[in-house]
Amino acid sequence: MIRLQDIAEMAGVSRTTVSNVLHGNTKKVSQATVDRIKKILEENEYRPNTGPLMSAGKGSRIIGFVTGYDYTHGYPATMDSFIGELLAAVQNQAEKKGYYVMVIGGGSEERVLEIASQWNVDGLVLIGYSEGRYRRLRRRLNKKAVLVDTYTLKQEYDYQNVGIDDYGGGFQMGSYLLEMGYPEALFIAEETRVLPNEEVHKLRSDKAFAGLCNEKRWQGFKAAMESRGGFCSIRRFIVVPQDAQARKRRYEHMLPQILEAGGLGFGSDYNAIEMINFLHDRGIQVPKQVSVVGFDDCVYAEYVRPRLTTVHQDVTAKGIMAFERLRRMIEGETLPEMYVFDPVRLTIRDSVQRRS
Amino acid sequence: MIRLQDIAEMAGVSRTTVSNVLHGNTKKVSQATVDRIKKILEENEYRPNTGPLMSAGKGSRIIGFVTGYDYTHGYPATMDSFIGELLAAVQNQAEKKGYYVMVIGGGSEERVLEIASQWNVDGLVLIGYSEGRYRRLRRRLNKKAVLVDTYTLKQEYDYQNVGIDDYGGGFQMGSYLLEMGYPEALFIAEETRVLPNEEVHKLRSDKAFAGLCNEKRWQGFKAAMESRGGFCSIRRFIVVPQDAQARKRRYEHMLPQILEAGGLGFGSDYNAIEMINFLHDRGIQVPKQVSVVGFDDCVYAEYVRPRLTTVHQDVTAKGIMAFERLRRMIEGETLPEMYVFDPVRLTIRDSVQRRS
DNA sequence: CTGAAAGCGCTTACAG
DNA sequence: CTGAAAGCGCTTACAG
Repeated sequence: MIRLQDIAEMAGVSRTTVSNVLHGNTKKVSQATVDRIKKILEENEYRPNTGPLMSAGKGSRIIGFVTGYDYTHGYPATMDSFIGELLAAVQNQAEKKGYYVMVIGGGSEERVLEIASQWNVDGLVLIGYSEGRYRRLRRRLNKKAVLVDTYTLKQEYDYQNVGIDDYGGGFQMGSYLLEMGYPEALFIAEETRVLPNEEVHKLRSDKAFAGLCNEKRWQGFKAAMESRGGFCSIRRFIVVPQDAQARKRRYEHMLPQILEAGGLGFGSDYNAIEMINFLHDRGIQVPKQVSVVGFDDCVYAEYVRPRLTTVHQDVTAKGIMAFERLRRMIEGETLPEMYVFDPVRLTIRDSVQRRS
Repeated sequence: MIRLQDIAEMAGVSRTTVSNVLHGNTKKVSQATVDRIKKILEENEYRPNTGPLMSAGKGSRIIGFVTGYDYTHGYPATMDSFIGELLAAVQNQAEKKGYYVMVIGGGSEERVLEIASQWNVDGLVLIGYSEGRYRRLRRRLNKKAVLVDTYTLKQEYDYQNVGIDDYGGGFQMGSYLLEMGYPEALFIAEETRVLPNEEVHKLRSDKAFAGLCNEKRWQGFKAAMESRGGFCSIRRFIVVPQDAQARKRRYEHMLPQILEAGGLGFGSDYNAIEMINFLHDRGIQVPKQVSVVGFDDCVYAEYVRPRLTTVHQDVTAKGIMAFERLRRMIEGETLPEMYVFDPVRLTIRDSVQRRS
């Protein structure tokens, strides 16, 4: 490891001077010295250690990338293509702006606290945290943070969040199904496990809770369905269990209902694709007998047959947005809005067919 | 930020003493003091800053996770479920052992050098680096490293690598296709872009190069095909272009050949699934008319219809192995073997049918 | 134009 | 049993 000291000795100057040219405080140094030192710096590929900088009271330039869930659909969260793409976007952008990304398994709050303070991270990107969880973390850790896909029960956000237009997405989905001849289409979403002390419990004690995002998607869906008059009952919002086996049994059970509705909107591509396969395995044809619309436009939406019609979200854009907001906060800006969202648009492929 | 100093003042002792109880050097401290200090430590959720540790000549406990390719199949590399799962495994294991993971976009060698020295990382996990590229990096950076899926042209490895049994996987694939009645099956793999100065160029100047891993998979495939006598010509090793459009044209062009062979082995699930869809879109039935075997067993292999028969590799196991080897090196062990591999097994699903 | 010195928050060998 | 002091590799306000 080559030190500032070493460079100074080679150049026959003090550490101060080397440090000065390193940081471009070059007005107080003669051009000759600057050139000489720069050359030596280059030749030795000198790179300042970051440890001392942190000691010397500079920021760490580390961004913690925290995944709120360890597992999604039974796989490690980082394996999910959504998280992967988000991480890629954040990491890329961070690299451009001279920040570093440390991955933090967000399963345990303790761990987040530990890493965040030990490394004195400049800020946190928190993925898929619930509002309650964030507030709890917040109480114990005073760091800049931007959340991705956190939803609030209140009218207004009082923390930074990057999300998508869930309502709009649901609306587009609903409109399209309606237009294609499915005024009785169902909206299906997977149940979300909620921490015992989440406020969310109040919301729907009557029925399994599918998460705030799906709640909004459903609202949009419902509004679209009612846009030509008529009423879209809450009974058309189907919440299916988290366990894959149980979910399958549920699908089995509601098969007649599915066939009658003829059109299905989903809270995620994952479940939509699963349904396509479920139907396929029973000899039911999509989209001939049942039309299906997904949500997210994951990598595999184009890969399934029939190719999935789905509400597209731009994950990379979200990642960049999240990082940029965080960076600006770190660098001292005060951001006016608390909530920004990435627009959303229906991508039409082959999984919906006009009802004859 | 609460400092060691602060704790010391609260306890009315010196920093030394606090540091000592922090590190369990407790034999020289009275039990009473220990208890008192511990209590204060707890109450204030004190966590030592890591910056000074690095200064004080301790390791950083940072592991750099470097992806050799920025994009795979046209998507950001971290989005690839393989990379994602690997990262999850490494990160998880690192967390258990008290290490931290920093993500480094491996596109530029410069960047790797920069981060590795600035942060004084303890070691590097390098994913999908070519041998030449690794050696070049190695020349400029003296860090412990474990590679994942790097292949060598030499007989022996002289660097740490964690891989899979490509030959064995190819062999299992070939045996199965042979057994199911496809003695003329083809092996199809995607071309690999090779850096201009890779030695690999010597290997196959005659024909596009599909990567060393596929070379080994093909060798296994070929050996299996020849296991009952007969000869498996190199012409059955089909290297298809990297560009998706060009690849499609190629498939189009070789359709008669495909139908005649009736059985296809692939270098990756990605291409296998692509082929299934390609055939599906032309009304050709898999596995009735063409049988397909993939390689890797990615998340979506179970998701396609027909479900993909493929050679399974345990990515999580690989990640853990890679991290553990690195950790042992960091902690001073000398590892006897240079190469370890994760075994591999054929997972039979629905994409192959016995030839009638 | 250049450098000596103090400071960042930690550890550790050593003295009492 | 406890603490004063030197050291890690950097930055920066200040003196010359």
